[in-house]
Amino acid sequence: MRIATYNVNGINGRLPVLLRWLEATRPDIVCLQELKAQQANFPRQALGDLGYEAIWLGQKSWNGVAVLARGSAIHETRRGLPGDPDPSQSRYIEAAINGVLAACLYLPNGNPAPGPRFDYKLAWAEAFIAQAARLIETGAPVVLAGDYNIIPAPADVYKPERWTDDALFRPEARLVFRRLIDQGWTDALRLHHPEETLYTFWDYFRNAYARNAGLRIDHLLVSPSLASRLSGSGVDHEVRGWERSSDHAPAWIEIAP
DNA sequence: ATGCCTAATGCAATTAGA
Repeated sequence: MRIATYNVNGINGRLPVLLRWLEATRPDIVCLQELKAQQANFPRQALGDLGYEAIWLGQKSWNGVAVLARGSAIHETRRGLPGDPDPSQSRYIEAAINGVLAACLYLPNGNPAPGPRFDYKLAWAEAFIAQAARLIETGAPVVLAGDYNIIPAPADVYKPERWTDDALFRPEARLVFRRLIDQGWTDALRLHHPEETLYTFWDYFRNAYARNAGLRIDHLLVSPSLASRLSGSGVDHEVRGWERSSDHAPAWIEIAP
C-alpha cells in the first residue's frame, strides 16, 4: 500500500498535473494541501473518474486539505485540528482507511519571524503535538502526512546559513519536529535515505529546481505499528519539473499489507 | 532589503506562499 502527500498549490489550477501523477503512480491514500479552493469547488468528479474517493476541507483563496483513497472507503475521524487558535483556516483533516489512520496537515508557514504569524505557527504546532500524542497513544497504525513548513536539519536545505532566521528553520520550528520524533514517530524518508540530499520543495524563483536549491518540508511521520511495516519511501521529484507544476513535489511511503 | 515566480480574486493590483 502506497501513501503519499502532495502540496498541490491550487487543486484546480493544478488538476492536469495532479491527475497525471495519480495515473502514473497510483497511490492508495493521498493527503493533499493548499487546495486554494472553496468547499464547493473541489474537483470530485475528475478524481472519481480515476477511482478516487475524497474528503476535503476547503476555504476561499488559501489553505485547504483533502484525503483521497483508491478502492477503499474513507471514514472521516476529524475535520479541523482540536485547539486550532484560528479554526477559520483549513489545515487539518483525518480519516481511517483500510486499517490505517491518515492525518493530513498543513502547518502554518509562520513568516515573518518573529511576529504574529510565527506565534500562530507555534500555537498551531502545540495543538498538533497534543493531537499527535493522542494518536500515538492508541497504538493504531497512524501516518501524519503533510506540509509541515519545517526544515528538520541543516542537511534538509541547500544553504542552511541563509535560512537561520526563517520561520521554517528557526530553532523553535525544528524543536517542534524533534518533539514529535521524541514522542515515538518515525521520519520515514530519513529512515530509508539517511545520507541522501532529499528535497520536496523548490521555489519558483531563480531557477531553483534546475539548481536543486530545495528544502525538505513535506514529511510522513509514522507510528511504531506502521513503522514496522514500512518497506520503502521516496520523493517523486521529477513531478516538480513538469509543465505548470506545484512548487512542491509529492513524497510517499510504501507499507506491507 | 528587495525582486525574482505563481495562484486566487476578480478584472488591477494585492496578498500569500517559503
